[in-house]
Amino acid sequence: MADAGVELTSLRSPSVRERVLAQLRRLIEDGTFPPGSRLPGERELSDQMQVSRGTVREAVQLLSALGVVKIRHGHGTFVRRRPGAEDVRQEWVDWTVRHSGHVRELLEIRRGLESFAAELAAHRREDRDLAAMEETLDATAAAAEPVDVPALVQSDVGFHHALYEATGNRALAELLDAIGQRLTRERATAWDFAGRPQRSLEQHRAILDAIAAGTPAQARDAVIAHLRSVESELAQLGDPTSTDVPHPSREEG
Amino acid sequence: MADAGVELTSLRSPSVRERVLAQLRRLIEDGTFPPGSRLPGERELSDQMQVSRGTVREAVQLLSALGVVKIRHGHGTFVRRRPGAEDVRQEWVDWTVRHSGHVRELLEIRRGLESFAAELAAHRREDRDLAAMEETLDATAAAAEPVDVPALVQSDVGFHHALYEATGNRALAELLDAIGQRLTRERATAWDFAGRPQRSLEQHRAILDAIAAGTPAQARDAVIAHLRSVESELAQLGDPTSTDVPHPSREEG
DNA sequence: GGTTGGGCGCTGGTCCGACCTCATCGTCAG
DNA sequence: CTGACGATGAGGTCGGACCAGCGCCCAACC
Repeated sequence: MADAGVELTSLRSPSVRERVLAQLRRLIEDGTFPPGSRLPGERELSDQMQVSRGTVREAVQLLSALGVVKIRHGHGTFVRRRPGAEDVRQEWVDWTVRHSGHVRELLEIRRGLESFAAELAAHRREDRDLAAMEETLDATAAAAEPVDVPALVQSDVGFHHALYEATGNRALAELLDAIGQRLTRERATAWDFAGRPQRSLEQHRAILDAIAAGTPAQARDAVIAHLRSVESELAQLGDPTSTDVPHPSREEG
Repeated sequence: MADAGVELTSLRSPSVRERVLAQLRRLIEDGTFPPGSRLPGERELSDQMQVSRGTVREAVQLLSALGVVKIRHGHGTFVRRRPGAEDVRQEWVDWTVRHSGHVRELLEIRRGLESFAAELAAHRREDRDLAAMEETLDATAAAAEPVDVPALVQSDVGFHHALYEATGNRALAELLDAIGQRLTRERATAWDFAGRPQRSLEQHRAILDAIAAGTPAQARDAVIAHLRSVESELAQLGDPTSTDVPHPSREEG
């Protein structure tokens, strides 16, 4: 090949697997393989794409892990109906929650500390704190319909941070922020649960109202209720029923 | 097969890939392959696990997609260094150091967190936890008359640590220990206040009784009362390192 | 005729062993 | 002392074989 190195567009040219992956994604997204349809067999794909079947398999497996595609042994590989669920978050929670009590412990600490923070906030909140929290509620509402996960995460982080600030305890705010950062993945997945945006909106409202009213006990209870509901949904997403490693969660799209 | 259908267990046995995946996860989780370490090569893994390299590859690729592991072509596969249980301790120590001058804030956080710990302990305490706390009471009593400050400090630290352990939340215990370490000076001076040993003894007794009785609300109140009394005495002794807290909390719900 | 069983063909799952590419490191010439 | 370079060993790709589920169709049977 005397291509004279004109193809400089791709230094570090993507690996074969990456190219196969990208191609499959494109074909799925542009409707060549519409939701519910069956993909060509791995052998046919490897033949048409001029790559080995093993490479095709790795790409398809990845698509499966991403939730884009559903593999049925002996039957074929099918495009999932729920389009563009290109996220591994589900898998992540599954693994993190199940194999590490660590996250669980952090969630518990957050619950204890944040409920305390709510009490403090109910004592010391300033108007600007209340205003900051109020703003995030608007942002959450705006991001809830249609669902915009990144925006939801942002507004959620904003609300909790505003609450922390309202305690007037810098060290406490910093600690809670640090804990929240460690739970980034979990906070993102939580929104996958049906109706979570609405519930968070209502629960945040309840917290804010209690803080604004200056009723520490109610603020505390509201925070505990909020965090408990989120935690229970996370636990459900992570399928806490099996402690060992039997078989992968068979989910349907 | 003339097995007569007796062996009905394990139909739907997990696929080989799933088993490899689970195994790798377990080995990473339990510290056999700590963060930053290099995994055995794919060939070695396939050899040790008695599965083909291709299968190992699919599992490793999935771990890579999940972000558990980082693959470096030509170099090896490495466990991703991510916020894990080991780093938490250090992060919290750093945090306490950053706020080591903000004694009031730390005391407040300790109060909020330790009262929560008492609730947890009332739920989950084991006999050995209660025994450990009981021991420290004896030690405190022994060191109270005549007053032996180092011994008092030691038994006091022991009591609170035993309480933390009783929560069954390792991370919480480490956090509270870290905070306690930052308050070493205060914990030493507190004993200067007249009658402190006796009061601590009584208050610790009340906390222990509430935890032993399994009454979270009482345990919480007892801890708050104890810490508040210590804090107020510290304030009277003239705490030299007060900082930017607007105003101390007056009551709680 | 309707049901049932089994064979067949297709699909994904697993295995093997060879070769390629890449990153690192020790060695050796300059 | 320094830089080039090959040895080494890691992941990446290949292809071709066989195993294991699943659906379908047809033949045998009630």
